[in-house]
Amino acid sequence: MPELPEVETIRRDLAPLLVGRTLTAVRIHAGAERLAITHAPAALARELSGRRVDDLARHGKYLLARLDDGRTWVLHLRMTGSIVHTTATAQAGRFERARVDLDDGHSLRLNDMRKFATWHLVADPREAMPNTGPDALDAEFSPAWLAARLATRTAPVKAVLLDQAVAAGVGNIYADEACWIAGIDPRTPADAVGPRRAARLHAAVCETLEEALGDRGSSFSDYRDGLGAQGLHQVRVHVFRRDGEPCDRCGSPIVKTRVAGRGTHLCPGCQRRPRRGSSRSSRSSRSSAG
DNA sequence: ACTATGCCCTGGGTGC
DNA sequence: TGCACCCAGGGCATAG
Repeated sequence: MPELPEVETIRRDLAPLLVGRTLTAVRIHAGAERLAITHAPAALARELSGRRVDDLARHGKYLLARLDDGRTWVLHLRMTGSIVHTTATAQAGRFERARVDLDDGHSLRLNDMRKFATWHLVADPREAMPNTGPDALDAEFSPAWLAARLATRTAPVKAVLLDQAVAAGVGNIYADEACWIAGIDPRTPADAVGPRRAARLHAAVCETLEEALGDRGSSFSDYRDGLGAQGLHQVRVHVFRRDGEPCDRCGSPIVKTRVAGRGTHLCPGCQRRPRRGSSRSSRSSRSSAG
């Protein structure tokens, strides 16, 4: 699942290989028609062909390729998508859904087993990402911002972390990791978190995203970077898909449950679940391992 | 305004 | 060995 660290790794890989290049041929393969959101598949391929990429940016989990006609090609990989830079003559993989040939003899391949990836071609990238708030690594995503968003919600704190309007780029892996780092039970009602724990959670979100970015992302299944290699962070997570294993902090077995409709991993030994309205109570300060 | 659920999609894993 | 079933989940649509 490409989340912020994975998409940013792809962006950093592809930017030097793509910026300044012209897209000479674009093909959306049969069966992958739903990839094209703003145009019919053939029309989108035609519109992209001949355009030069002037910049490759990212917001949350979206890649934003600014084109020489002022429009933006917005790509989202959803769960199983990858974009790999290779040669024009490289053989198509089993799950290749589209290919984009460049003017230097290279080629981008969109691989996406489950066909959930999307491409938009829009005048303003915000059209393609409604309900998307500040990027989780932008200063606009601040402790105060997170505290304010949590204070008005009764849903579990994890559901709020997954809300892209709150912190664009956070997905299931890093929501679980951030809750563990902060010592907060992901099932805690958001409005019971309080400003102090919100600040700790904010720091935890930043910490887990930056650590994963330093490891070039996490490859639990399909994620590949812009050159087709796996990430390194999956062996360094604390709770995600570690159910049954001992907690790195207290040794209790990690458990898996379901929160906000998502598989959720947590340590019942050291992730606290304050009662609603008890956010000011200062119980024993927790150990500061981490 | 909010929260919860189902949908899309396909491969891998499990149980009979 | 085969087959039915369930699970994985990002973002959106819909229902409550």
